[in-house]
Amino acid sequence: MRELCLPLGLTEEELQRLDDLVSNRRRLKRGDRLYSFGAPFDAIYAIRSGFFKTDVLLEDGREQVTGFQMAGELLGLDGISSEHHTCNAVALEDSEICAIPFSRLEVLSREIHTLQHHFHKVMSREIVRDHGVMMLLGTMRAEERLAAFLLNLSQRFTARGFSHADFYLRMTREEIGSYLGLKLETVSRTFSRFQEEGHIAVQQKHVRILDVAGLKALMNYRG
Amino acid sequence: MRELCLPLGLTEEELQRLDDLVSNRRRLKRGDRLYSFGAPFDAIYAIRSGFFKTDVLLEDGREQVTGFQMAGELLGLDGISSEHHTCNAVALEDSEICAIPFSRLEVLSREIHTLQHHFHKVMSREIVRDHGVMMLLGTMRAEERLAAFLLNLSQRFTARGFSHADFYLRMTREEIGSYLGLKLETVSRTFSRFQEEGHIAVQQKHVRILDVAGLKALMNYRG
DNA sequence: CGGTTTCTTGATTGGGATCAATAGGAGTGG
DNA sequence: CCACTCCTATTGATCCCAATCAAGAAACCG
Repeated sequence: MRELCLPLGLTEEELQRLDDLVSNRRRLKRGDRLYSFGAPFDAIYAIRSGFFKTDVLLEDGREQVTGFQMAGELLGLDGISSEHHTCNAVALEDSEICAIPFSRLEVLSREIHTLQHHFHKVMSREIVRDHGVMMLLGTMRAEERLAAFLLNLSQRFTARGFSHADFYLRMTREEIGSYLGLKLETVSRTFSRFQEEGHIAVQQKHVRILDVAGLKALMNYRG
Repeated sequence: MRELCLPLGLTEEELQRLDDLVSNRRRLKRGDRLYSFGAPFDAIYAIRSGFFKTDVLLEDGREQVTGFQMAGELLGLDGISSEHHTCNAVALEDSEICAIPFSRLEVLSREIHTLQHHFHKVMSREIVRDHGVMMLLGTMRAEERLAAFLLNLSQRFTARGFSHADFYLRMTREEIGSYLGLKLETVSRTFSRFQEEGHIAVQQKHVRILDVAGLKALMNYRG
């Protein structure tokens, strides 16, 4: 966890102060909301374990999933700008988080330079990630989107010590579709096509990646 | 400019130090790049005047415009995460910017709390904006996308003291299309349709908004 | 001016949406 | 443990919006 979400090179005393900062834990069950659109913002959240989605709703009910987050990642950065959350964060499995009071984080990051810089990097990384999603939504075809999605998940599971090639999806086809700008039927069909072509083996939420190179090849060429 | 991009409630001395921070100016001509993908990051940029686009390129040449920026807005936040820029920033008209050395910004924001908080808000606002673009790309139809685009531009021009209803586009149909996930022909056709329906008057890059309510109504209903 | 870029409009195509039906699992309570 | 229900996933048939292909027209610029 530390390697993923904390800056390196801190003194013992600094680590202690950070530990105090993130001492406020909370458990959530599948389906629970960590926060909702419009709720007052006062903390960001580090995921200790579990899996989340964030989404935005249009007045007419359309949903856009803006991201899936797993252990070691942060939630709630959207709330800083207006002091209110601008999306919903929902646990997709039983999860545990640390609440990090934002005002205390700002105080501490004035005193620990590496923490300040690390936090800036995390926010910037989120912006870069969002640009990647825009690219995906704006220019890619259904196959490319789903391939990119699977490879991204695979890479993040790997970074957490799980298998890169064998995992369970925590989200439904509809949620994947919402994230990728596709309908659930298209997601399902594309999974089936990938399976027919030997790129993956998929049974409901269980996915095995059989041909990483093949998925990567799907991503950059039209046809 | 100050109202748009600086925190309020600073002392004279603090304002002076900020002025020093942003003293490094630079002029760009239409078509010039402020920075390119892969370039080392060492500063963020405040736009004093002019108009920019940022974009990301795929290996096969596909372009995704990730945003259009105007006076008072910041460029370069993407570069913090990896110390290298992850997109291109191109002037769409002759422009002037201030370079803000990032390490100096971090130093100063440790000392001026309101600057620190303001900077965090600006980064967060960028994340929220990106979520809006995802919603647009993931769930909206062509008409809705273009209506949202025009209303957003209108609102930002208004905030800068320009007419909300009469302005010149700085970008081509192709760039609008790239931003909105549409082809240039679709952008052109949709402009024409809006004109036929009396929502706008458009002649090349000159746009007049005739019916704000009509455009807003287009955004939330299917059909 | 002449050349080039940008924009508009028409005809046709195609990828993903929609509509529809069924099957598979998971969770619940008896 | 099984029966029931509900949610989720798969697959087929058809439709439609935006992409593509194509041809001019308009505007910009050196």
